[in-house]
Amino acid sequence: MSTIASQLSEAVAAAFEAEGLPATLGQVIESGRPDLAPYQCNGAMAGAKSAKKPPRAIADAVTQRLSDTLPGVDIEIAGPGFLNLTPPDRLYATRANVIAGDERCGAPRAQEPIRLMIDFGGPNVAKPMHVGHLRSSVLGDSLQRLMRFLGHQVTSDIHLGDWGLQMGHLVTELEDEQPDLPYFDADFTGPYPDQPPVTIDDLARLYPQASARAKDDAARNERSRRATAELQAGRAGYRALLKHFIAVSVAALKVDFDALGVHFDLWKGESDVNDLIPELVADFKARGVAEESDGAWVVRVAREDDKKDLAPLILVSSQGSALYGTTDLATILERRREQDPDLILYVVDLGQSDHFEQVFRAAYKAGLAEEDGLEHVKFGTVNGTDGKRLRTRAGGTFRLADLIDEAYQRARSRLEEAGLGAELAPDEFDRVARQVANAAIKFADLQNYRTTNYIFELDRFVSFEGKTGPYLLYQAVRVKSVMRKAEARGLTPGEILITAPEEAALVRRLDGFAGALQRAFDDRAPNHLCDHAYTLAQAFSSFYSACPILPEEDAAIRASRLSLAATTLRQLELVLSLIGLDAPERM
RNA sequence: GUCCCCGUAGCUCAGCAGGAUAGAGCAUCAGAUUCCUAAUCUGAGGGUCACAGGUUCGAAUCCUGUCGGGGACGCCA
Repeated sequence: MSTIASQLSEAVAAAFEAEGLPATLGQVIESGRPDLAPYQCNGAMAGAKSAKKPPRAIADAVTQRLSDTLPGVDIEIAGPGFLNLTPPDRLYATRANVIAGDERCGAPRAQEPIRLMIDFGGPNVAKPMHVGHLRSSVLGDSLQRLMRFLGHQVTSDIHLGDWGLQMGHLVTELEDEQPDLPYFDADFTGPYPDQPPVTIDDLARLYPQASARAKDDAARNERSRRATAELQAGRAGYRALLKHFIAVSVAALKVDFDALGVHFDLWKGESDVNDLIPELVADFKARGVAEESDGAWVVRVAREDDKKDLAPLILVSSQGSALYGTTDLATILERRREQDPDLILYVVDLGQSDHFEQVFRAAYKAGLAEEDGLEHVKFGTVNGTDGKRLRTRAGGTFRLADLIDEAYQRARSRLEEAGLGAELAPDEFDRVARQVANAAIKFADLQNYRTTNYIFELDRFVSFEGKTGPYLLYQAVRVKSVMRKAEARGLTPGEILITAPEEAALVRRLDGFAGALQRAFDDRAPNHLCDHAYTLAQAFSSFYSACPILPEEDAAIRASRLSLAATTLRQLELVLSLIGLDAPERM
């Protein structure tokens, strides 16, 4: 079972080989000039130099050989030596029937499955998620779905930020507000209260407050640093407070992640690897990887051939605390013991490129990971229309929850305006509106290549026209409606026949699924999946308007089109699921 | 200052293991509904792919430099 392009490639490659040229020249791709032919091969030009023959002569010779191996395929030589290939309709029909009968809709499995971990570079405890978290969540989630679908063994970890200076800030700021709490009394013997002393809103207020004060008050900052070190050293009251902070934050985070439909296998955080740090530091020292510098322990990771000065990774601060490089390294150690991954992907914004470069180099240097076993899947910022990081009108950070809610409100009113979902029960209408809102937000994010800094315009995303998530949902819903009607009339899908150019074009899109998956995997980039979903939906829409399905009177053609529609729906919903979208039954 | 990301249609973005006439959506203009959901479909106009060199039969794509935007550069995450 292989795609039409690879079937053609196989034959053309053999022809090149028979001419004494590299088989790789025979690669057939979808044409850039679909007006001339749907497929093309450029190998004749590329091979001209080494063969010392004019490209057209090579193209000629290859074409001669192909008349036997590719019967029925129309081949024309054009321009300097392009091979333009037009397959006969039966090739499309055959391929379409294979995809229709394949539970994976024509998608191959990874030949060598690997053990993979995805680190979402977690949100910080005490800070509500803002739009910046949208990208790691949505991108990381799509990657975990993609990797699983390809057959890799995936473990995802939110990796909360719960162990650094921010914790010291929270502890000390709370102490200033409520000094009488038992957590601050070093002589208190417990037990500490079960109920948290703060709400998520308290935390969201305390952190920026402390951070701002520490910024221009060195003594205040020093207090936080000391508290951080004490917390990490195991001071009971602080540890008890941390537990509350984490529990309160996680509960709030789960609301947002549930709303987005994003789930993790592990809800671990930096604090979980604290016990591994002494061992890790000792090992780094013993190996001579860490050295002392200005009272801190650092790992020098700069290399001779570096273009830039890469700062050393600070393993232990002069205060004796772990920094986030330390916990990242300890986490690699923990994962090595628990999951032993072949590859860890860090889905974190590209502003942290240097940090991960430091961590990876330090890990390789200390033998913590195999070379290339760690990879930073970086992404750009979400900007406002001014090209700067997205802010609220008041200039504050844009809460993710507010964003989701606003999209939901817009989705409701747009559905009402369009008269869609009018016959749905209120709770189902509500669910559809949430699916539409999610589709709008996620697709708008994922359709951009991940390193692009994209401009977030909710108005545009929820306009629901053109290249949007809701368009894709709408297409899927339309097909579902056709399928329901077909079933009601007792019509069943049959063998796929090609009777119109729109059908062949749709089959070519269905056949492009494997390539889209490959590109998405290679680049760790779901935008290729978005592109496939969109072009597939578009091809279906053209087919739908040109080729009647249910009204078609010829029973064989009707059954064929029904099958084509059913297959398109299956593949579309599959791709949508890989980018985290879920199409309703009706809308 | 050094390094990283980016610069493609009026706007928002794809394309970048080099291929023919650079694509999509929005916006603009012109069409399509006795028929399966018109959030749809068909078509038109719209480009010095920031700029200058280089490699190549061929460059938006690879290399060098310049300009412009964003970001990172030792005890925050």
